[in-house]
Amino acid sequence: MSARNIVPVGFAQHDHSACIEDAIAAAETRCENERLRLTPVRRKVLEFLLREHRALGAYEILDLLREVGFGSQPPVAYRALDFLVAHGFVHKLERLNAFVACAHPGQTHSPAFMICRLCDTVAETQSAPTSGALGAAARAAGFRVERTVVEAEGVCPACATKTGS
Amino acid sequence: MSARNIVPVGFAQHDHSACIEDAIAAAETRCENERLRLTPVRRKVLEFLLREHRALGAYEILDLLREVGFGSQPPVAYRALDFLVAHGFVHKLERLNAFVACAHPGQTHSPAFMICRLCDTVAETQSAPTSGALGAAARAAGFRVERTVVEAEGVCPACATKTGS
DNA sequence: AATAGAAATGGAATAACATAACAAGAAGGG
DNA sequence: CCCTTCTTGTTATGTTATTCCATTTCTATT
Repeated sequence: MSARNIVPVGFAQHDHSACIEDAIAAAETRCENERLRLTPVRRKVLEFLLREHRALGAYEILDLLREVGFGSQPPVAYRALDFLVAHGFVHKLERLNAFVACAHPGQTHSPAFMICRLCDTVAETQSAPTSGALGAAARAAGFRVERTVVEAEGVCPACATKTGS
Repeated sequence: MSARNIVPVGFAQHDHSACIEDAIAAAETRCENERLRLTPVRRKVLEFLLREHRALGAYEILDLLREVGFGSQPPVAYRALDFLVAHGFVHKLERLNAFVACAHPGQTHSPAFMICRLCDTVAETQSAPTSGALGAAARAAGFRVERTVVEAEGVCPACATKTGS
C-alpha cells in the first residue's frame, strides 16, 4: 500500500494513501495536544478503518489485529474502538453495528451518514441536530439532546447506475 | 390492567388503557383492510409494546410470550417483530437494539425518536428526511434515500427535574 | 532512580442479540 | 377436497458486546 491509489470516499474519487497519512497525522497531533494516547492498537485500528472507506465490524477488525500480532480477544478490539469513538476519530453506525473512520476530523461533530445497501459504502456528512424537525420537537418537549444518530439507508449513485434504476 | 391508569407517552401524560385499546383496534382495522393477518402472537407482541411506552428487547418480549404460553425460542419473537416493523406498527430503535410501538399509526412514516438515557423512555416524532442537511447532502451526492434512522439520545424533562440539572 | 497510582493490555468466560434451516400445522382459494 | 401459501415450533448456530481479573506500561512525583 505505498503506491498512491484512487478509491472512493463517500461517493467521490480521491488519493487514498495521502488521505490515510493525513488522517493519521491529524490524529497524532490532536492526541499530543490533548494528552491522549494513540497507542499501537488504537493507531492500527484507525489505520484499518481509514484504509477501507467502509464500515468494518468489530470482529473483522479483531481478525485484522490478530494478523498483525495483537491480542485477539474481543475486548482488544472493543477497547480500541471505544477510545476512537469517544474522541471522534471513528463513528459507530448503529444500523450496521459497525464502525467507520471519521471523514471530517476536526469539525464539530454531529455526523450523518448515507449507507448504500448494495455496496456498503458509507458517506459522512454533517447534520444540524438543533435545527430541523427533531430539534423543534425536542425543544417543544423539553428534551435535552446530547447525541444524535442520523443514518440514511439507500442506493449510492454508482450502484444506481450499475443496476440501471 | 383494566382500571384506567395514567402513564407518560412520550413525555406527556395520558389515559393509557384507552390508548392501548385504540391502537389495537386501529391495527385490526388496518390488517382487515390490507389482508394482513394479526395473529395471536403478533397481536400479543403489539400489546406488550403498547403497554410499556418504552423500548423492549426481543428477549424481553420473548420472556413475556413464554409467560403467556407461546413458543419460547427466539424466532417466535423475531418473526412477530418483523411483521409488525414491516407494516409500521412497531419501530426498531437501532441505538438500543430494541423495539417500540408506533406512536403515530396511520401517519406517513419517517419516525424520529428521543431516547432518555436515564429512564429509557422513548418519544416518537416525525422527521422530514428530504428537507434539512441530510436531504441536501443526499441530493448533492446523487444518493437515493430509502429509509432514515433518526434517534436523539439525551435526558427527558422528568429526569432533568429529578436530577436537578 | 524508586515507586505509587493511573491507564492500557491480554485473555477467559459469558451475555445479549439475531438468523438459518427444517418440520409440522392452519388458512384460504380453486 | 386438495393444493398452495403463510404461519408456527424448534434445534442449532452465528454475530455482536461485556464483565471480570491478572499483568504490564506509562507518568508523575519523591
